[in-house]
Amino acid sequence: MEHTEGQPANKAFTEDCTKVLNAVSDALYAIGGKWKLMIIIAMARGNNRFTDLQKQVTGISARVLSSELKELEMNGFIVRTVTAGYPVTIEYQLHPYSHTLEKVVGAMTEWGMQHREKIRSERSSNL
Amino acid sequence: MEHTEGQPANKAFTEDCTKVLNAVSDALYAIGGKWKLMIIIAMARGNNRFTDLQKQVTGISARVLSSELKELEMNGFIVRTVTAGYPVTIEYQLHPYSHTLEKVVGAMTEWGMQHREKIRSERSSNL
DNA sequence: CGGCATCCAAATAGATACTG
DNA sequence: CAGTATCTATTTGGATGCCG
Repeated sequence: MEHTEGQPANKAFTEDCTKVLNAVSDALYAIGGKWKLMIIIAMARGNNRFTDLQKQVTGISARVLSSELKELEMNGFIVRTVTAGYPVTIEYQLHPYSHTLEKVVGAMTEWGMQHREKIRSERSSNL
Repeated sequence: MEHTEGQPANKAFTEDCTKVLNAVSDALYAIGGKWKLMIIIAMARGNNRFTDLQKQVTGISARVLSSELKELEMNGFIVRTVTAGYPVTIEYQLHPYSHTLEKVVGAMTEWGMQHREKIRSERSSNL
C-alpha cells in the first residue's frame, strides 16, 4: 500500500492494480460466495459425506450444498466417488488442487479470528 | 489437511473445524461478496475518488459502488472525507485497519494468478 | 442416505433518469 | 462530481415433498 498521497495513480500503478484486480476477481469467481471455502475446509477436516457436510457447514440447505458440490467438482476442486454396496456410498474427496488454497484459507482464518475478537471487544466496550 | 482417512471426524477435530469455519464465516461476512476486496485493493493503489473507483473496478455500477462504500465505512475499513471548495471534494481513504487485510489480499492475488494460468493452459491444451 | 423438482419469497443488480 | 430514485429483471434461496 505504497503510494504517493493525493495524486491520481500513474499508468504503471494503474496497470499493476488492474493485474491484481483481475487475479482477485478470478479467485472470487472460483471460490467466492458464502459456501465454497467453507465446504473445502470442512472436507479437509474429514467431512466427506453429504450429510456430514450439511451438519458441519451450519446453515446450508441440501439444495444449495448439492449445487455447490457440483460446481466444485466441475472446477476440479473435489472428486465424487460412488462405492457399490447396500446402499451405495457416496463420498467427496478433495482433489490435490484444493491444497493450493491452503494459504488463502490460512490467511482468512487468521484474519477472521482477529476480526471477530475486534468486533467483540468493541461491542463490550461501548455497551 | 492431516486426518486419518475414512473415519468420521472425531470431537476435537470437529470443534477445531467449527472454529475455523466460524472465523472464515466472519471474514466472509465482513469482506465477502464480489466487490469489497476489489474496492479496497483499488483504494490501496491510489484510487480515492468515486469516479476513479468506478473506472478501476470494472463492471461496478454507481449504485452498487455507493452502497458498498457505505458498508465499508460503517465497518471501519474506510473513511469518507469532504473537503470544502468549489465544488466540494469527496475522498475515500483506507482506514489503517484495512492494512490488516494485506495477507488475505496477497494470498488471494497469488492464488488467483496461478489459477488463471492453470485455466488458460487447460483450455489451450484440449481445444 | 443423497439428492432432485417445484413453488414461491427475498435479495441483488442493471438501466435510466435526475439532482445539488 | 458524487451520488439518489425508481423500476424492473435476474439470481438466489428457503420450504416442502418425493424418489431410488
